[in-house]
Amino acid sequence: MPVDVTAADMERLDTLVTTRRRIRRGTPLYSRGDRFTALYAIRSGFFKTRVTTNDGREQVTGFQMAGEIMGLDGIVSDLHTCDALALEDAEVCEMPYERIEDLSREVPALQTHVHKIMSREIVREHGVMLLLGSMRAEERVASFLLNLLQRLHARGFSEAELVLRMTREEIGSYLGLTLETVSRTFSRFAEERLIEVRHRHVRILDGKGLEAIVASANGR
Amino acid sequence: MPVDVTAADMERLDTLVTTRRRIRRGTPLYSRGDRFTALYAIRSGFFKTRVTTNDGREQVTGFQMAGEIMGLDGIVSDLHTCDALALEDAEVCEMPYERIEDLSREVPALQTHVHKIMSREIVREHGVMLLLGSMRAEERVASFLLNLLQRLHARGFSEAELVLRMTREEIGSYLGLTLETVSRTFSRFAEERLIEVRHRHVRILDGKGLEAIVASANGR
DNA sequence: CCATGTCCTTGATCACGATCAAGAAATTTT
DNA sequence: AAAATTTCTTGATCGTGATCAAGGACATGG
Repeated sequence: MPVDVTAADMERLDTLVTTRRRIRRGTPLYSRGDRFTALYAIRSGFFKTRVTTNDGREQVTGFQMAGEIMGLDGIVSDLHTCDALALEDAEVCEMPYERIEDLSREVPALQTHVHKIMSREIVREHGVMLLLGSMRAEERVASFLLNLLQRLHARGFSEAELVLRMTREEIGSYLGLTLETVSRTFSRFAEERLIEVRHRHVRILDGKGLEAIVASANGR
Repeated sequence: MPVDVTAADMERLDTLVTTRRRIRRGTPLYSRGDRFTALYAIRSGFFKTRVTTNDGREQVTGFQMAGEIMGLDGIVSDLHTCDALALEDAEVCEMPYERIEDLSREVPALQTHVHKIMSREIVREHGVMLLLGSMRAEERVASFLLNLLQRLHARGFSEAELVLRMTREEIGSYLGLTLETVSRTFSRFAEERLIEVRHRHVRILDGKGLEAIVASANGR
């Protein structure tokens, strides 16, 4: 949260979170069509968000972990436009949107913070568009692993090891690939001694090598 | 702009726009790395935004027309992370970001408005991710045409005719396709009497037909 | 008006990743 | 602990869209 806030501000910010909610693995935090009332900060656990269409298409739009904010999609129309599903048992802080708006007016640091969170999400999605629009399968998978790694590292986890919380199919949906291609790409990386894969446990043997794959720029 | 504002508020909102800028075709409104200072409302003209990487990759992230807001990508880091280029001579209203923040605190309707604009952009990008991640070439092109058409129609233009302001290559970059595939898809649609294409002039003969292609859900 | 350069179209071929298929390994349920 | 289900891996084949290539249509400027 913001840094340049007074003690009085801090006291106010404490009133932002009204409820903590526990979300069981496999269940939704919110779903498309739900009335939008609050933003959610993840305390623990791991989520995916996805958009779905009436004709059955589905696209995973992101994976979220502790400290990240969910629900921004609902602001524009007062309805959620995507689903947020817990990939493991999770806990979130519910922050009523009305209260966020009210407090933002009184605490400029919060106002700026909220704007930055939304802007960050827009920039993140630009990155995903770049990935989906111009990278080949190997580059997408390497990019995905490095991104997860970097975010986990920022949270104090190992830089060289991670446990995937999602299936190959969910990774594939996110990356615009089939689950088979994701699996094969993992296997190829393992053959090349870039990583070790055992189911959902991934160990990074050659991070530089993965970065080199992303930067290869053999894109279309 | 918002509706539930008093006359006094309106007066304040008038001070939001400090400058009007004319942008020549082919020149940038802002570029990656530029210091972020303002948001821009398009008065007239047509823009593309794109992200670029050091290794030469490029991805068009959107096409913007009159009434739409540009620059949101810069809020998070005080630097712009993408380029905005005029595809035809254009005019924009410059709205200093500081002033937006100040006024938002005093005029709740503006605060809500700004949040909705950012949320709308996030939702729009979800749609693009769905397109890039799960649609085949025909579906992408049909979806692109229908989206442009709908936005132009909302601005009082014909529902059945449009002039493309961008090249096949720019369309391709946006849709994650090569320019050849875009061209061939246009030709195929023309053969099937869904559209007529003469260079950048497109006439819609069968809008329902295009919608049927998008809804076909033969996605991967 | 012609020359130059950009943009677009169309054809031929190729390759990447999808699809279909089957079996193995985990995980969950009973 | 065994059974059932889900998830993952690997192989074989296919198809869409990329790539390479060449010619034609416009637009722009001298």
